[in-house]
Amino acid sequence: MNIGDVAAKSGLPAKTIRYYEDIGLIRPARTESGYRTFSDSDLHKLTFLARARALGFSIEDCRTLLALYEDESRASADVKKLAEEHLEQIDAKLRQLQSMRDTLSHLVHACHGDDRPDCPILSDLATGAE
Amino acid sequence: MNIGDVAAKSGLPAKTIRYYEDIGLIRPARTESGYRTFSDSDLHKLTFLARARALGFSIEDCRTLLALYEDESRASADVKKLAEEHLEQIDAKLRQLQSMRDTLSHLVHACHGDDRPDCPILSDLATGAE
DNA sequence: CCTTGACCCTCCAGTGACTGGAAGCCTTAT
DNA sequence: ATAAGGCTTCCAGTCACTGGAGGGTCAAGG
Repeated sequence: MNIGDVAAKSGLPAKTIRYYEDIGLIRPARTESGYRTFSDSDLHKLTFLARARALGFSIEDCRTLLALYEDESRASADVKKLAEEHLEQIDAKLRQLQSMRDTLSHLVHACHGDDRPDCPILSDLATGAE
Repeated sequence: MNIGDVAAKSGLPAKTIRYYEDIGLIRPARTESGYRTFSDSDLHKLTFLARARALGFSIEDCRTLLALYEDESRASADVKKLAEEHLEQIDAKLRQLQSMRDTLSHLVHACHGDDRPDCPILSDLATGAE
């Protein structure tokens, strides 16, 4: 398969697939003329990567996950540990976003939003008052 | 005030303050020897920026907010509109994160996490099955 | 007056994970 | 034979900083 085919099948842009090769996540073969040639195994890895990225794993996490995926004798505890750490990061981010949302939502509701200049959003940003 | 003083007072790193000057958010004066000199008004703007950034507004949003802040004849509706758009972005991000969290949490619970290689997390990443 | 140490300056490079675009080969169909 | 579309590499840009090198400035103590 050429890069366009695996791009369509994995859902990843061709540019991203080239980038993944650059940073050593995959190693597709090449034709004599230099075209990349992807095996089924390459496609599997790309699909794996697309899913892991969609779950928010970093590229370095993905590298580790891919290595564990390829290691027939891995311990599932290793994978679980990585996933749990990532879950904690997601939870932290969720808490932070939620707190931002609460503050902003409060400000938006306090602002009458007409053509007068008086605006609680700006005065809060300026003074830090609640 | 020198940059260290406003850094301490605004909570922003000096590097970040220099960067904000670079991109034209603030225009501190200079001494003859080249040191930046910050007025109270500069400090207010930096504090404003720090708060807006903490609420997740992008730099370009901050530029607009700062312009509105300085415009005595602004309409509060303009500010509210920007804040509402940003709130929607936050909500979208929250939904996406929550969905990631749900999937990952499900996978983590399904994995026994021992020293055997069998791992639902990896097999889900590989196949996309629920 | 000199030194020391804390502070300040600019400039360059790197982060993460791509994305866009230019310039030019390769393949396939007409 | 040619045209279209796909492929290649390489360079630059994104966002919002951050780190570090190499050097100037300032205030205090000896």
